[in-house]
Amino acid sequence: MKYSGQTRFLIAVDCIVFGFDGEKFKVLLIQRGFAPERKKWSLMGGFIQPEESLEIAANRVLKQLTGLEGVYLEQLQVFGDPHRDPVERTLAVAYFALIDIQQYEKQINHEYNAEWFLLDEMPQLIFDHEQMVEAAKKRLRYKAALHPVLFELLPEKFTIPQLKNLYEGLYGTTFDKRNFSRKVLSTGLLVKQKDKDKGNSRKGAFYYKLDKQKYSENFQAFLKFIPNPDKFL
Amino acid sequence: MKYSGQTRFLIAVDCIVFGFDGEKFKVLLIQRGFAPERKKWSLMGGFIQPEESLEIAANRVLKQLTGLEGVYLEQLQVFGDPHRDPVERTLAVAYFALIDIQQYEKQINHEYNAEWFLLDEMPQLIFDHEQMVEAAKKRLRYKAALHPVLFELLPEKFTIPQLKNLYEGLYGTTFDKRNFSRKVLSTGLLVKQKDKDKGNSRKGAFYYKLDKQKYSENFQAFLKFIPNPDKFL
DNA sequence: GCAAAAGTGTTGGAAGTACACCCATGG
DNA sequence: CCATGGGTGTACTTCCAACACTTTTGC
Repeated sequence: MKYSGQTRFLIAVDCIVFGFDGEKFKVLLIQRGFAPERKKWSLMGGFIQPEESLEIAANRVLKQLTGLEGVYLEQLQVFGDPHRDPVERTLAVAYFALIDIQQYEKQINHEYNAEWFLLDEMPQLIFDHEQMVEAAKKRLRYKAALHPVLFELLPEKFTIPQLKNLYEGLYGTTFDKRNFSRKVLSTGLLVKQKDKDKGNSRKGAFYYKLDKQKYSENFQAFLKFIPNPDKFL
Repeated sequence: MKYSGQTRFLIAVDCIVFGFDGEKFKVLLIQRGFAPERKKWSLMGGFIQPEESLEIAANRVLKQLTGLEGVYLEQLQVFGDPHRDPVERTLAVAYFALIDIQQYEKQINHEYNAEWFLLDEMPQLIFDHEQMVEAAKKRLRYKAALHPVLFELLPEKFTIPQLKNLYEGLYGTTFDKRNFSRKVLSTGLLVKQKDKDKGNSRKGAFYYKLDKQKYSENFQAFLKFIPNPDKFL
């Protein structure tokens, strides 16, 4: 039995994949291999299959692009403008992902011509993909102001100055290192390690690891990492 | 030209319509007029049409149900489980709406057997509609803890005790009236009127109106209406 | 004159911000 | 020994939460 007299549509899943290189935010893009817009840059996407849920489709697409599984993935919104894809009406469910750019480098699937772009130096994208990136950026800024989600972008061991860089990159500003450090440590989410990262200074900065337990317990909590979050949204 | 070899799907828009009767939260439901699940209660929904964007579809559905236009409407999320509709795979884009229940009463479209239910006394709903209501409730709690969105549920003139009731209803708790009143007045969003509502007390409570200008300017701002929001999410 | 809800003020504690100095190290 | 980034402590202010009494008026 079917519903009669109704139109059916293609559904795509498109993923905005964010990374952080220690300095700046990046987005992973691919060069589209098929018409239309062949050779233009695009988000990673794919059509959903008959027996596939959205989450599964998004994870599949992400795995194809990055080789990674179990990364942070969140539904952003649906883009449904009737003419967003000139070929045929397609609704796109946008997801955004946060991945550790270093792990990615080991696992990359070379079948795709994927490339990292600095978030503020992106090429033109196909269709409404730039809008999607814009929306994802906004959502991430919002979310990160309240929840410790940015840890998803860091490697297992990281330093406080790195973490500070990350937040500063996202909000395009600088934070006071004393207050910043006090604030993140006061969450109790970080476990100090014995070794240091000597890459960026003579003295070296202590590594920290995330307390995974507390992280998942406190993920929903409002943490106010950012002073005056209003300014940035 | 079309994309070949891909499956197409039905897309529905489903609306969770919230109202507040002065005491409790309510949801607007309809009795489904066609099979399957005829006579069971359901959210208001409809299939999207070939040339219709999602926002337009959601507004159309909402207008059919309530007769109202220009009400607060926000995309919630997509529900895409392959078997959520037993008849045929259908993806549902859920929207939630906040309406002034009093205005609604004047404009109701009687073509539909729509009925208000107390949020915590809902009948069984079809498909995954209960999940949708659950998600909408959660989203609303989250949003209202930070942004002045609940005013959308009130009539043009309202009193502070009413507003307090509204927040208490949503979070299932009570707030200190002195702190509550100070907090909402300090936003500068309210304009005191000369007349009082004598319905609930001998003394009467002053009416307030929303300063629409400031409301739209400050909508994105973090207002922290709720003490310890963590507890409620 | 009393019951019932509305309205208002103060105070102590916590959290947040601004700000300046010492530390460790490699060259 | 000095330049560079890492790390820490304090005083001030602001915000928040807790709490109790007075006001109005219909009966």
